[in-house]
Formats: sequence, C-alpha cells, structure tokens
Amino acid sequence: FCRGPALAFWGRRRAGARVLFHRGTAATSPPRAASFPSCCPLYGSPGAVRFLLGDGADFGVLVAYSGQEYAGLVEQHDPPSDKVKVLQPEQGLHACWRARDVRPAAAEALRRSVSSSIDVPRRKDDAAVEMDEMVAAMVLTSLSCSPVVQSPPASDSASRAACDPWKESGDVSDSGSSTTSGHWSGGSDISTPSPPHPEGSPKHSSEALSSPPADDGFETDSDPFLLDEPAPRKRKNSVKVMYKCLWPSCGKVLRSIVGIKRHVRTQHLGDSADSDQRKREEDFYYTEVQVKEEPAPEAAASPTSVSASAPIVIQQALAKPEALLLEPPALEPALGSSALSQSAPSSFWHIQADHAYQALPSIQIPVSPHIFTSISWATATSTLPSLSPVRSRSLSFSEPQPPTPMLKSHLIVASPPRVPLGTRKVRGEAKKCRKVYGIEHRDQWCTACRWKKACQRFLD
DNA sequence: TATGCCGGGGT
DNA sequence: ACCCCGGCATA
Repeated sequence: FCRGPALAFWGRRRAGARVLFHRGTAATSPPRAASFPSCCPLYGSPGAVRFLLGDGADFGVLVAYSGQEYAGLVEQHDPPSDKVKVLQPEQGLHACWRARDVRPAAAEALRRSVSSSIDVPRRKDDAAVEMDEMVAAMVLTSLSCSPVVQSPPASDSASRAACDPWKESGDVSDSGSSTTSGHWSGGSDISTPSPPHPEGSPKHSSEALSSPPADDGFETDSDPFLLDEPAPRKRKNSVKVMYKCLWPSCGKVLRSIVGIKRHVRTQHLGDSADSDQRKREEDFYYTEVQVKEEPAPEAAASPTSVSASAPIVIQQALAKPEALLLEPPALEPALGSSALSQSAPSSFWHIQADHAYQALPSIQIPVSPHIFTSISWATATSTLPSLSPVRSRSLSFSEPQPPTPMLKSHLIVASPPRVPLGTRKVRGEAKKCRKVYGIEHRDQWCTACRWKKACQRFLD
C-alpha cells in the first residue's frame, strides 16, 4: 500500500484493500500494490522511468495516440513485454501500451489534461468530472468485484487493444474475501448501514461517482449475503425496490430507506431502549425487497399454490446481518425461492405470523441466508405501492395489537380462536428471541425476553 | 426436556 | 421503571 504523504480520503476496508489518494494529484495507488508483479520501477522509454508502483509515487501518465494525449494511471508494468497497463478513466477502460508510448505526466499536467479537457473524447460529453472522483469511483467499482482493479465496464475493456496475457494477472478471485467482503459501494445512504443496492452488480462509474462517499469511514465490512446472491442475474424486467418492515405482523412496505427506518423507529421501536439500541434495531427490522413483476396477469393466487407460482417474485437482501451476530454463515449460494417452500435447512428460521388476516397467499422470502420470513400479500396484483393495505397498520409494544378491524372482509378466512381470556396464553408459533438468537446471545434478546416476559419482538 | 412467560420479588 | 427468577404450561 501507499505510504508516506498519501492521504486516504476515502476508501474501504475490505479484505485489507484500501485505496489511497494523494492530495492534490490525480494519482492513485493500485489497490493492491503488493499483488502486482512489478513493484519495481517502470522502465520503458527513457524518461518514463520515474514511476514506481507501490511506493506512493505518481502514477499519472499521458498516453498518446490518434494525435491526442489521454490521461491515465499506470496500474501495472510488465518488464518482459515492456508494456504498461493503464487505467484511462476518461475512456473508462484499461488499456495496455508500450511503455514508450506512455509518458509521465506531472500532477499538474495530468490535472490540466483532464480538467481543461484537451480535446479528449468523452463518453459523457458534459460531465466535467474531477479526476479524483472518477478514478476513485472506478477503482472502488472494480474493487467491489475483485480485490484487484479490473476492467470496469465489460464492454469497454474489450474494445481496446488486446492486452498481453498478463493483463488478467491481477484477477485472482479472492476466495478468502468472498464470504466477508463488503458489497454495496457508494450509495447515498452512508450514515447508517443500509441494505445493499438491489442491483447487486457493481455500479458503473457514472453512477458511482455521482455520489462518492463523503468520508473515510466508508467501510462495508462483512456482508456475506450478497456476494453469493445469485438472484440479480436473472432480474430483467421491471424490478422495484422497496423496503419492507420485518416487524412481525407488520410488513409495511415503503419506498425509501428513510421512510422505512422512520416507520420502524416510530411505530415499533418508539419507546424502547436508548437511541443507540434503537438505531441497531431499526436497521434490523427492515429489509430490502425487490419485487419483480412478471407478465403473469393472474392475480387471484390460490392459497395452495402460491409458493409454486406466485405472480410476484420477491427477492431481497438483508437489512443488516451483523446485527444478528450470527456466526459466519455457511453460505447457501443458490437458494432460489422455490427451494424454500419445502424444507428449509435447519440453520434457517421462520418468522411466521398466524393472524387470521395473514392466511393469505404467503410467500417465503429469504431475509438472509439465515432468515426467512413469510409475508403475505393481500393483493397479488402488479401494482405494488398499494400492496396489502391491511398490513400497513402499525403496532407497538405497548399495545398488543387488538385484532384490527378488518376493512376487507374477504380477507378474513378462518379465525383461529384467539387466546381464551383467563387462561394462560398459548404458546405462539413464532420463535422467540431465545430460539432465534440463542442463549449465548442473550444480549440481543428483546428486553421482555430477557426478563422472561412475553416476547415483544416476535409477537405471535 | 426445552421453551415461553406469568407472577412475584428485588433494586 | 428496570431487572431477575421460580415455577408452571406447553410443545
């Protein structure tokens, strides 16, 4: 890594990778200098000898071709073939050049070449973007896939001159970090760990640089549940991202993180614990839900066949796994929702609500590899925002939810006899904190459970 | 037997 | 209000 005067103004802690940027220059160190074969002087044509990989020097170069010069950043040098691999942010590609075609660019020159745009063909004509951000965004973008900077947009990388075999030398799939690496990069919601971006795939430069992380605290520690989420691949048609309240028997779905957080906080966590605790819990209680609408116009799902052919496919990522403090998960990469309805592995648990009004088409969705929840959609239509109005009702601890007056009578199916007053409350279906977290994580139980009172978190 | 939680107690 | 726990009911 870079040492010395380098200033890390943002980066990510991820598998030890950190991106450092030099103040005032556009140069960046290769994210994992140590892994580059040539942590040695770049020597090509005379005069180009000044670059040192991995020592924090200036990697800025200008590449000349087609009568113009383009700014780039040296990433790698291969002495045998005397070629350098250059990241050209402006073109959004990595290219390999003979060393003699590359000349060092002073920080000023590099800057100038970018900001004053010396007739550099831009892919986005208007966006006069700071080099730093651009590069940073790209590097991070690449990082989110592989620990080593790789060709960013696939289409672009192919378009340039083919590289030597060593081109891919850095592309070592980081098996070690595959289970622990953070995932969502950038994103506007930095303040609190939020669900990863649903699109799963790393953002491209345009999007990423539009909202660069503000400070250096940006870390996406372990978020194991995403990398192996196979789902994003098959997302095609309109996928809506919504945030669903995981509070038992709630299931309110909102469009924004902020909204759902506020909902959880105000409706469910309102009076509990200190604000810190609440913060954690509010993250815990929502989840990102992707709803793909499929051209299945049949809306009237029969309760029996839902799991098999639900018109709405729900995929979702976790809300905040680390809040669970579960042991490093043995990942189950390809868990389609189809596999869920049968017998879930023992490491999975269900939050199952048994209210009458929930005797509806229910879809089991993975909350995380460890968590499944079962939600019910009052209306399996394709219009989502309006979905299941009955579920938008709120509940709170203090009010053990009187069976809310049902507006939609047709939703009432069979009302299992509620607790006969006077007798002890029948033990509910839902697993309680003790079961969920285990005694060893008692500190994560809701207070009631800790006090051996009726669980407030997983209501029956 | 493990779990949920009521009732009752302590601080 | 917060916390703990004996002991019962239940799965």
